[in-house]
Amino acid sequence: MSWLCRPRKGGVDCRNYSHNSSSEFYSSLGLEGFSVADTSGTVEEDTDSAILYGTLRGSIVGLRYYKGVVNNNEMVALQREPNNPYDKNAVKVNNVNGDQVGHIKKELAAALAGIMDNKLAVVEGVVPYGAKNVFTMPVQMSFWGREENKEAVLDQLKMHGFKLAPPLKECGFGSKWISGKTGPTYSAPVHAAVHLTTEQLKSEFDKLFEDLKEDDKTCEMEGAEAVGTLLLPHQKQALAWMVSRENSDNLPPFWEERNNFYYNILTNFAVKERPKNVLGGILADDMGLGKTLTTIALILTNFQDGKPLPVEKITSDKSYEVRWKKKIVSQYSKSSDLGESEECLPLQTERSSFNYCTASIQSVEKKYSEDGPRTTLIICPLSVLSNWIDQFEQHTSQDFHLNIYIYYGSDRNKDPAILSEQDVVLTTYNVLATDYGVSKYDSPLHKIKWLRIVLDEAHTIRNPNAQQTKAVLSLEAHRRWVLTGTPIQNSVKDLWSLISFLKLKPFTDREWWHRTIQRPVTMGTPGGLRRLQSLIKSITLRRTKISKVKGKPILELPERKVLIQHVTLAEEERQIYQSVKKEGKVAINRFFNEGTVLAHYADILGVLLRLRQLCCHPHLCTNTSSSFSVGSNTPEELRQMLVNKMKLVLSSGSDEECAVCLESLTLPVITHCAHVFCKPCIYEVIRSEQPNASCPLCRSELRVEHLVECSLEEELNSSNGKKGGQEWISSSKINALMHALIELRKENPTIKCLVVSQFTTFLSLIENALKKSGFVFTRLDGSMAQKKRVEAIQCFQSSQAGSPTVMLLSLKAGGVGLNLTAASRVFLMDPAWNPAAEDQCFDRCHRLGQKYNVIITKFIVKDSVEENMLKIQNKKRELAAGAFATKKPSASEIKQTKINEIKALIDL
DNA sequence: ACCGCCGGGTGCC
DNA sequence: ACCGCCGGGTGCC
Repeated sequence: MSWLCRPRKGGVDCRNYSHNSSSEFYSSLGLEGFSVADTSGTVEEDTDSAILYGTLRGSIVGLRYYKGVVNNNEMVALQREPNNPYDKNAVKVNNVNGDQVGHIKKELAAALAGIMDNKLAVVEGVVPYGAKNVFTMPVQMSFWGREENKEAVLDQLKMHGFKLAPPLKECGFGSKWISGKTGPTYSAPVHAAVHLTTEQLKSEFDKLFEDLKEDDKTCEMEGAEAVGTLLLPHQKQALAWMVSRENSDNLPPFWEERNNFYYNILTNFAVKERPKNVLGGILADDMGLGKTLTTIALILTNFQDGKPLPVEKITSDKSYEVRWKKKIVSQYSKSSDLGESEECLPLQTERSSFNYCTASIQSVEKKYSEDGPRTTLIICPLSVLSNWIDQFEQHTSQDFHLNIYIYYGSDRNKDPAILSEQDVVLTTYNVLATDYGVSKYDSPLHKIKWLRIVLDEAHTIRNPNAQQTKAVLSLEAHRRWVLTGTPIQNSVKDLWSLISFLKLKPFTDREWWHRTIQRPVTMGTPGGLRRLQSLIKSITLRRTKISKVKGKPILELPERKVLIQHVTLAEEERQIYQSVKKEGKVAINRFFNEGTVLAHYADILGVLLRLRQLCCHPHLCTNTSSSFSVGSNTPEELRQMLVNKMKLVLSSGSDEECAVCLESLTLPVITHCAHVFCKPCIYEVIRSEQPNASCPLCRSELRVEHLVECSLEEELNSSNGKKGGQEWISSSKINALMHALIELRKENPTIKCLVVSQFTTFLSLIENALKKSGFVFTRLDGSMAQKKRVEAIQCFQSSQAGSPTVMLLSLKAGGVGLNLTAASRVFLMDPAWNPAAEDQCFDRCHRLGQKYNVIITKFIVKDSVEENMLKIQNKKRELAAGAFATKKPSASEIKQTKINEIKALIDL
């Protein structure tokens, strides 16, 4: 219990980011002490665009009253202490470990207080010398902030009689002092940050994972007896690496031993006790290489001192019983994949029978009573929960029994004593966050010290302010693993949560992460990327599908070819297309001339959607609930119009991102100015900009009471917009598809195909054509119940004669785990906005288990919006390749990108 | 703190 | 002397 009550260092700690107004906001509620960690995501994240204003020498006083010590050249943190009873301007000075060293002298503190409270600048300190002083010591301060705040900061300092020295070359990162024998020397970063070109960054990034196969990462290790599956060579390597990391007593990265002290060469912090290495790391293999299997092998193989997990060996008379139980587990799993809300839970009976099982298994005589913790906690998104259960079932030998508890569902057992008796507890990020949200102190998963925690698809916690992230970061464990196929999605920033989870000192504290890694990288400081590289390298194992083991490709995947098949519209189709295009172009031109493009963003997406639909089939384009009228009607009409616009944006398949968090929309809401954001994101913007918040995209007034959300019924109603008895006709695209399918059938009637579209109504139209030509087909889309999905997949994957040869697939159906290797042909009926979504879809058949070369055919209508979409896709690919280490785009940059996209799409 | 600063004691040479 | 100077007490914010 004790670790829960203690204020936590290294959790989400925003000391230097705390905001005056927000602390007042919370203290008015009597909540001070809880507030600071909850500061908005918008203000503090701007630290990426900070420039160095200058430096100032000051002094730290009161050293004799505190135990925190520093070394010469060590970085220190300056932290406001507004509740200090002697001086409301007080500024504390802490060392890297978070121990207080002293205070900033009061005259200087008086000047700093306003600057820090109003977040005009971030003030960072380094103690250049005098670290052994008894009463006072000097501190060299650097002032960082956004260009527009520079004057205000200089004025503020001047008022108190201080003046910044020009940013000396060497003190850009306070790194003059860390050069010493070990650290790299930085030269002239400061004002004119050397921004690397995209290509340079990209190649640097590629190097990040080079040489990873060297070191000790090529040793192989066999799994324990209880691992029922033979591991592939690269999986044995991963197992060996993971086991060695769990049992290692090496120093963590950037620490060195020097005469009985341990030095951190980035911050110059020293401690007497040997810092513990991360007993874990990041397994960042590409998907399909078997991260799940390897992790299961790890759990079974490395319990304590390199000994296997003492699992129960099953005697033959028991094995029937257990097999039967395993069956129930898998049944449970297959119905649990719908959504995270409690309503979508699997059937009560199935769950309770499973829980009953676990209980009965626990009553079986216990062979082992270990002192330390024995349980591994696995946290994953709901969509892969069932995959874990399946894989445990598949890969644990039939002769052994693992106690696995699925901590999910409203009747989950919250007794920590029961949970900590399991071998494995499986749960989801949302369940964890929900428990934690109800009460940090009653959350059962937070009461247990785990043997090991595994975060699957760990990039789901890349937002440090998300409740899920906070919940994950405050779990206790000996060993910590992060599984992800995408270690760095958008920027270095995304790494922080992961590094912090791994408890890598001193990076658990965002300030140190930012000063030592993030800023040097984003500013392009020479050596910055190398530093990040050596950090990543020391804790990460990453192989891609094309990596090699002993000169051989890791996975011998068949070839994958993408062909573009141009389609010419028939005359009548072309006419409709042209007239809709003309009409849309006139409207969009008007928006451009009026400068109201963004205000009509949803309308424009609507035009583009209609054009894309017309490329597929004229019948798709009947949802012409044109919302061009902007007449201010009754509030209810206005609301309905906004709901319609939002539905348009959401259904347009444009994969809209929230401009605040840059991720796909969760709980979308629409503003009066018709821009769609995540509800929590926009609430945060409104709160942090109070009293006068404005839309991040267009700066118009923003008020909570003006936000409109789409109720669940409305969403449902819109999705089953079934076509009434319209008479079936074909289309040019369908003809092209059918031609290809029939040719293929002649060639080889057993080849299976995926026919993919973003428009489920289009899939329905294609059904007609398939029926007419006598194809046996099945279908998988997002609206299907879990049971039906499983049926469809099993049916399609079957190699039996008469099994379907075609699967109609909606582009985003199914999670990453979806396995459709029976297909070796893909027909992509319409291009997606986001090329990554297409690739993901292709990977569902082009993956481990695929026996044939995969040929993908993209149908693209000539002289249409589809051709332009291909261009945008290419641009996005380039962008994604170079996205690493670039800073978060501002709202105005997003705006510009969107405008450019629109221009490119409608060829203006 | 081998400082600065404060405030009481003190007062030609 | 409503000063200077001395020397003891004292010391973060």
